[in-house]
Amino acid sequence: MSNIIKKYEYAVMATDTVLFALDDGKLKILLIKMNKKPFVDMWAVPGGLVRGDESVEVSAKRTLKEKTGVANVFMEQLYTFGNVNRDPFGRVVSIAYMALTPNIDMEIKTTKDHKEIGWFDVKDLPVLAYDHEKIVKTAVSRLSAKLEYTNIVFQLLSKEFTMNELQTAYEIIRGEKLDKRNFQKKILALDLVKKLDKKTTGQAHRPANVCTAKHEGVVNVEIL
Amino acid sequence: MSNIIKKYEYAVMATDTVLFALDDGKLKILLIKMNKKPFVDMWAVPGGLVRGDESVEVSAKRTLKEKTGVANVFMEQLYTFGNVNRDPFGRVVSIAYMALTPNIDMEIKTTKDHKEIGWFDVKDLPVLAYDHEKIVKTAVSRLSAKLEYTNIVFQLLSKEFTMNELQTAYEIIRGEKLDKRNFQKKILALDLVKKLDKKTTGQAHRPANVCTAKHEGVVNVEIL
DNA sequence: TCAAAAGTGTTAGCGTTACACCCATGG
DNA sequence: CCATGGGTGTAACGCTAACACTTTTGA
Repeated sequence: MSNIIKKYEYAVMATDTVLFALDDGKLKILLIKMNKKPFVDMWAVPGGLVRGDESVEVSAKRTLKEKTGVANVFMEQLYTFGNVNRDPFGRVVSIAYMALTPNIDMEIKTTKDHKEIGWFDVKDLPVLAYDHEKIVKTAVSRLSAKLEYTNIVFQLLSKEFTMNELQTAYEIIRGEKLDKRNFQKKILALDLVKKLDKKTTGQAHRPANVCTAKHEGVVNVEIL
Repeated sequence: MSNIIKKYEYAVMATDTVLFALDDGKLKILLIKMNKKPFVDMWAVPGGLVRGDESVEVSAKRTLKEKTGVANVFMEQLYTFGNVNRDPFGRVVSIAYMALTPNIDMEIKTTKDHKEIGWFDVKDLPVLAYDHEKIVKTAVSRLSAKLEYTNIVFQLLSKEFTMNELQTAYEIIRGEKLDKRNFQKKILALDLVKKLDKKTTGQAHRPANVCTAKHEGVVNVEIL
């Protein structure tokens, strides 16, 4: 691969995807372990080169699936990283995506080139290959920002959730506790969720109302 | 160029820059006229291929300068457009930038390949080549959005300006009139401008106070 | 019966908006 | 002196933030 890239007169492109999930009160991302020098045993965000016959977005989905087994998750373009020396194998520009899943227990797989894969707390990351630390930081800060003016948070929750799960998602990402009553008032005022005729069961406390998002996709929604 | 691109197994990259300025109560962008089929006589945003030895941002600055003569303007990455068929000459992905200048009277030049160049009201654009209409729309909506949570507006004003010029910039881009007293209160509360010991002269009405931005660059600033 | 989380309203303070008159200058 | 835009304050309203007790369940 490196020979192919080096001989190009112009830059070629890759995609890298930061996949987020909530777990255990933490915001986590999915990383794979590198084998290749000079990054042996360093972790990286899954990615790969964009082929001549696929769109950038398709490429991001394909490489995420090939490297991790993950498919059918929400994805959104993040930023394009284009420094000259970001990749020691050649002149590669990376179009970074962020992806969100409600399901940290989804099946993930390793590959021949990446024998380990795992979820890492964004507040406690290992050393990352390439400029992936910068990519991850950009993704985390974009995600926080989008919490405030979109309904993107629902991409991190199951179809059905409780007000408390929703509130906890905000608390984890914003890093601060919120008031239960005020939180519920705002969410209801924004008209983003429906309360279902359904309660949680099996917990040693009062059952909670089950809710669902009113809209399928991600939309802008001043203001939380 | 098309032959070079076609033989690549992977996608190559270009940058395109939407340069904004305010003029005559309108938000305008700088366009150049194409000669090449199938875009003969269509207008386009200035851009060009990213070389193997330059960063993406440097490439955007270089191509803007080469195609229009414009240099030393504020630039910021916008979005990356990666559909397969966006360029009939080959598999080219475009990293779009937006640029802002306070000075619509700056010198601009044509080139061998682009014999015409000019400023166009974003509300009255000609037919654009490639997917440049999409790029321009993305740029306009990003600019509007950033007005609300950054001090980016100062990149469209001279170093020294009056409160009225500042307010007019907001009014043009937001497309609505604002209240003079409330506007001034907000701006002062945000502590974004200094009033200078200086007045405008030569106008057939009371002189206005001259102001300047407190910060050099673009920063986030909840909320206008 | 105990522990744990769910559900639920009111009040005070702050920020936002609406609004009108006099002033300084050039022509 | 006239036309033009510049400069300035207050009051009502709405939104936000602070705050605590009762309910329901499983163990």
